[in-house]
Amino acid sequence: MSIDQSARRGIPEVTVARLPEYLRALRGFAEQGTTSISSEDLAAATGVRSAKVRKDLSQLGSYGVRGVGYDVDHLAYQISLALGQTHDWPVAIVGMGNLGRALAAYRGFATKGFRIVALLDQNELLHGERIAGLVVRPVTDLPELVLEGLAIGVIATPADSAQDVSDRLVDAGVRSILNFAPTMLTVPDGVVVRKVDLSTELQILAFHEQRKVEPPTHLQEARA
Amino acid sequence: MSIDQSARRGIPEVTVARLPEYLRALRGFAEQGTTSISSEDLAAATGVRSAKVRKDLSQLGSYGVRGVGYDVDHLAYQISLALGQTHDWPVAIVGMGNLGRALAAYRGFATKGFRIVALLDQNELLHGERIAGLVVRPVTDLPELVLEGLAIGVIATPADSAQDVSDRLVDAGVRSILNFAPTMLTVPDGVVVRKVDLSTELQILAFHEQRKVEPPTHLQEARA
DNA sequence: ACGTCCTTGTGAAGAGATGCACAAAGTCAC
DNA sequence: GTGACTTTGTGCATCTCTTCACAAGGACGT
Ligand SMILES: NC(=O)c1ccc[n+]([C@@H]2O[C@H](COP(=O)([O-])OP(=O)(O)OC[C@H]3O[C@@H](n4cnc5c(N)ncnc54)[C@H](O)[C@@H]3O)[C@@H](O)[C@H]2O)c1
Ligand SMILES: NC(=O)c1ccc[n+]([C@@H]2O[C@H](COP(=O)([O-])OP(=O)(O)OC[C@H]3O[C@@H](n4cnc5c(N)ncnc54)[C@H](O)[C@@H]3O)[C@@H](O)[C@H]2O)c1
Repeated sequence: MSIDQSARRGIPEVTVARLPEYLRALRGFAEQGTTSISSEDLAAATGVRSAKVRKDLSQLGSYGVRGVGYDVDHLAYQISLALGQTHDWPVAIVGMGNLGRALAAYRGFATKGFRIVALLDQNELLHGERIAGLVVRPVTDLPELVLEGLAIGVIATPADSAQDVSDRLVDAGVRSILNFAPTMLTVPDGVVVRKVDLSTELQILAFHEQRKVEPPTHLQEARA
Repeated sequence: MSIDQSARRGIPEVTVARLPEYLRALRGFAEQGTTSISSEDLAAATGVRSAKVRKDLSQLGSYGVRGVGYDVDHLAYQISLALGQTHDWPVAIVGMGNLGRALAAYRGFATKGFRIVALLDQNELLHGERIAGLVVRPVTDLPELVLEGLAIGVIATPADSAQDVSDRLVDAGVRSILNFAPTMLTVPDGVVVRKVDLSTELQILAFHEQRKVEPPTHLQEARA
């Protein structure tokens, strides 16, 4: 209520989470030569309802043309603008184990506006090793990296070390963290953490799987 | 409102997504010898509000004791029951590239009630190779694996192949899929798909990062 | 047995997200 | 220029999730 319509600048988090999906779909359409697209088409391509698509897109501004649809290229441009893809974001990965190496080798980030600029590990035996064209460096290099523009840190260390690594990232000045360790991180205000937890995802699947097996003797209520 | 509270069997999706978190925290408390815990403590350990914790837990039943709190072991047991962790779930990983190998090598799934029973790849050159103690097999083995109890499939192939792999999983009888490929999957009713998209996570971080850099001082438009 | 103290479990209010349905606004054919 | 047609943008109703706030329930000391 009283905390007013500065909502103008505040795109809902759920919408933000869907924007990359729209963007990906748009790139696909652009690739196959489609120049104009309706909210219905975009909805079909991303698996959401067209009304939601329109409401989401209207958060960015009025970039559609009634009776016609959206210009694929222009809409893609506006979304990437909203997402901050105006330039590449430098990313550092901390923890060069199984997962860290897979991430380092992944070529898909580059096309989404991210550049992996550093691979860090505590283990001195790894320092100097080349992985995917980058040399593994000590975690103490973080402050230097931040001065060079590092903005996003990825934590791929064991859970025990995750809070420590997080603290180092924050101390160095990183304010956006993607955490793969299955643990909750405590960070100061202003730092955004997102967590990817594969075990949790599997557990959610197991929940639904179990529900299917166990016949719903009670009222129907077969989940959505 | 009047929509029944046969909630008994219909746990809200958001709640399900938090249960693994609670469970992990409880295991931690149990490990350090704590036998009883309040919703406030659990809230602190998982980063949610205590009221939410209580409402979530009340979905499972009344396992707390007023004035005292919850018995750590019993609550953990009830949550794992709700999540279907009564037995190990067999999991197959399809696509033995960078990511698939990291997943196969990950030891953390075992403790959460999952057992990786098969590694599959289309590439014949990989067939027979041992990874993390398992032999890589052709995707055509899927029907056989389902007969042996396979319930959950993980897709770690390139995006191009993801829909094809998904179809094969579904045809073979798998009804729970975890998808790492950055693409939308189309599946029949009754099949549950969860998607983990690392690029999307980074894009969301970039969105917030950009917002921080761009000072909110100019009240009007950077966009419209 | 009784009173005090503590924490749960939950109605009810508040926020937020989704879906509906349609007026508004444009294109295009003629 | 006009009318038929298409699709956006959005007000409103609905549904879902969160937060508040407190009565109910139980433990424990005396
Ligand atoms: N591998 C997977 O598929 C997978 C799946 C789900 C979750 N995870 C999680 O991802 C994280 C990493 O998994 P992994 O399999 O790559 O582990 P790993 O043990 O293979 O690698 C961990 C790496 O982190 C480094 N490290 C440890 N402490 C550090 C510190 N304080 N600072 C810097 N580096 C440090 C180690 O030297 C090691 O190289 C874990 O938290 C794990 O639970 C991994
Ligand atoms: N590596 C990462 O860190 C990372 C990060 C984000 C997303 N991803 C996504 O995960 C997926 C896998 O990534 P990756 O780096 O491991 O790729 P990769 O190219 O290293 O491995 C892909 C594997 O899948 C196999 N494959 C291809 N088509 C198949 C089919 N139809 N059936 C069975 N197997 C098939 C290939 O033989 C190969 O072994 C991709 O979709 C990628 O976008 C990976």
